[in-house]
Amino acid sequence: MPVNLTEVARHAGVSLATASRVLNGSARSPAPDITERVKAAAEELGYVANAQAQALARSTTGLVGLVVHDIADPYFSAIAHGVQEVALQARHQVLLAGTDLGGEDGTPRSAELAAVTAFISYRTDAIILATSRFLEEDPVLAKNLERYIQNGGKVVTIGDTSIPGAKVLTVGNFDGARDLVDALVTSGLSRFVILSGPHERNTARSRVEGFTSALERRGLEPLVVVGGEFSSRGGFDATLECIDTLGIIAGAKSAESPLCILAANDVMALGAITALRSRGLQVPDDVQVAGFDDIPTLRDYSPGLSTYQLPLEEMGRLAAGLALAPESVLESRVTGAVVLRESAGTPTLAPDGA
Amino acid sequence: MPVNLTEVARHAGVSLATASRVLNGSARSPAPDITERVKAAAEELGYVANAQAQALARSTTGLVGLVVHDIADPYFSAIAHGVQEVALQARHQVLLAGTDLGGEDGTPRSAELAAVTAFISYRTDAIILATSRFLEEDPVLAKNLERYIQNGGKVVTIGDTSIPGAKVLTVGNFDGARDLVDALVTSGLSRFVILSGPHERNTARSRVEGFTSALERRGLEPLVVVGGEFSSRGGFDATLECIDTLGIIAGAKSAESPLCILAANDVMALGAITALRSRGLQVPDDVQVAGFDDIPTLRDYSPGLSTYQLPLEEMGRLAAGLALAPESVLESRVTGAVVLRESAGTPTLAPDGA
DNA sequence: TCCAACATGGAAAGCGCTTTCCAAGTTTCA
DNA sequence: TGAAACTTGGAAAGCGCTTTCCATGTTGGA
Repeated sequence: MPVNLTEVARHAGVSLATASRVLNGSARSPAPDITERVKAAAEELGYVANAQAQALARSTTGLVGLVVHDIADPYFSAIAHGVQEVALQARHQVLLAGTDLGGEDGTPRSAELAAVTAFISYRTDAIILATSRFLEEDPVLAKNLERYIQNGGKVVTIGDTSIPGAKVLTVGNFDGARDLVDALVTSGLSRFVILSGPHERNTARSRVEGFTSALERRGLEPLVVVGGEFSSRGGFDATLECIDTLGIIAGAKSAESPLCILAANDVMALGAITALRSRGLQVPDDVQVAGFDDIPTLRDYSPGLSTYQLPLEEMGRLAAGLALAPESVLESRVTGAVVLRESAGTPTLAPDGA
Repeated sequence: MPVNLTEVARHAGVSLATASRVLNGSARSPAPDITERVKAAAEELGYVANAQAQALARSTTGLVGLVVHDIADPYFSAIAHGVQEVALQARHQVLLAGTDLGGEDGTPRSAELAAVTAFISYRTDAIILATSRFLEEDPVLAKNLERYIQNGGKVVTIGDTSIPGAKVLTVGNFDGARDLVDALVTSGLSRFVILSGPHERNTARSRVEGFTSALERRGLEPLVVVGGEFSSRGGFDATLECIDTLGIIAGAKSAESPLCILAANDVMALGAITALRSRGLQVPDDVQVAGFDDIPTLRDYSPGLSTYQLPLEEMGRLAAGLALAPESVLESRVTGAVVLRESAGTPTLAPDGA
């Protein structure tokens, strides 16, 4: 129904080939007067090239697929923002899929497979996986991706997951978690609990390993480790479970150093603080809390959340950069920095502080 | 490079037509044994249909374009989440574009045009505009969209903007703002300032009009109205400007009812609170603050923000529903509800309250 | 002045599908 | 038993582009 190149060509009194050369970047460029005529015709008819047809003819689509877990989660939306930025510069469009909504059987796992399959079907030039599940556990997904790569597609995973032939944006989850705990211990904390998040997500796993590793080195170990979703609700529930297990109640002054909750990400940490509040516990006076990511949301949050700061947008940019870069570039790496705020580990606010 | 239908057909010893009928839903379905053979061949060769080619042949792409301002903004990411959900159900993929990154000349306006043009080029079955700018101001955009609609594309705008032939998800911004102010005045507040957000965004404009309209009816008017970006930073800066203009300082007890800042959206409201905090002002004791949207982020925010609650995800779902529904369905409407929390208008916490 | 060397527009062959016709084979029923 | 009415698989014509290859027309040099 829309105007096509043939009509434009006829309207301009030139051949299809010429019209194509004028309108859609080619090595050869027709004479000035012809160029002018064709452009005028296109403008007049309101011609907009059919990207599908171009994709078919050029065998490249200008599409990049991004699969996240939950676009409404600040972690993922920040990354998505970064991806968009680079995609825009590279004149690519981004196809977005979320896995939290579930696929055929309602699981994120099936959703991820469905998303990847769809992207492959649309022949996206690259696929960025920000979901960070263990791909080894999903042979079907892995096989599809491998074939996709063999056929010239590019795959970038964010996090430590690796699949053969895929590029990877390595994130210092383990080291960051370790650094964070080191800083907290140094500030005088010694009693920790861990909200470990979902076990199947390797970012969560790496962070938890970092936490425990750092504790071990100091001869400490977490009082409790509880799982839960990577969400505010997950953090909330896990925290209630935690403080009930430990029998923590408001007003009970103890001689020990305050308890510190290590959450596998900021969103959980915020849920944790809400949970503490609901029980009348003060942060950081009664219980301290630390997160991971430094999501943009924290800018307006009080008390300031101690966390490990990751350059989320930059991660999106880097991932997209890898996705659109030549074959040869295979890896990028990001690290972050410990940021101590009021919620945990800042000596000035610790009970026994100045 | 990937396996195509021809190869599958040959491998199965059938014609191209038959293979197509077996693999990609057709009215006619070949005999069971043939069906089996073709499926086996496809499976063995790892065939994945080329969606671009299908789109060309079927003249429908299974794509829906979503243009937001900033995907990292909780307002937009919540909407995007809702859109995704419905798109998934309808077996559509979503193409995402953000306008905050700017287009050719760096403005959101050019970015919006670029995004829409790209979507038209990819022949998305529908375009959802969540950006809510005044389209009347952009004749080029409007013309493109009209043509797109004429060619069978569907356009949905969220907010009050309307373009000929487009469907619209009407949001009760004006009424909501009015209700919110009514509730606040009823609770005893009478001194208001407005953070109006960006003037070119009609959601902002409608809300501000709602605020002022409600005030007028009560014979009140805002002490100050300041603009600013629809962002935390925007709210922060606007608030500082505000309190400096009014000469508000911490510790100055006044006999008047407390000042209430009406922000055009929650994100600005949060920025406002941060600004107040930075000046040592307490919310709600010294200054009160109300927002608009009830973004999910607020769940963990303290003090609870008074706001007008909009069903953001549902809005995304409705918009996508309109986008994928038959021609005949032209409009949906959502309303929200005033939610008073600690930050403003809750009598129990007002200085002169119980 | 003539031919080689180049520039330039167009015809046509795909790219990977869908879908309309056709032709041939099967049923059905009078 | 024969014709009408279905089925069913396949050939081929697109869908809207890009790009190779040709056939011209020009230009330049000797």
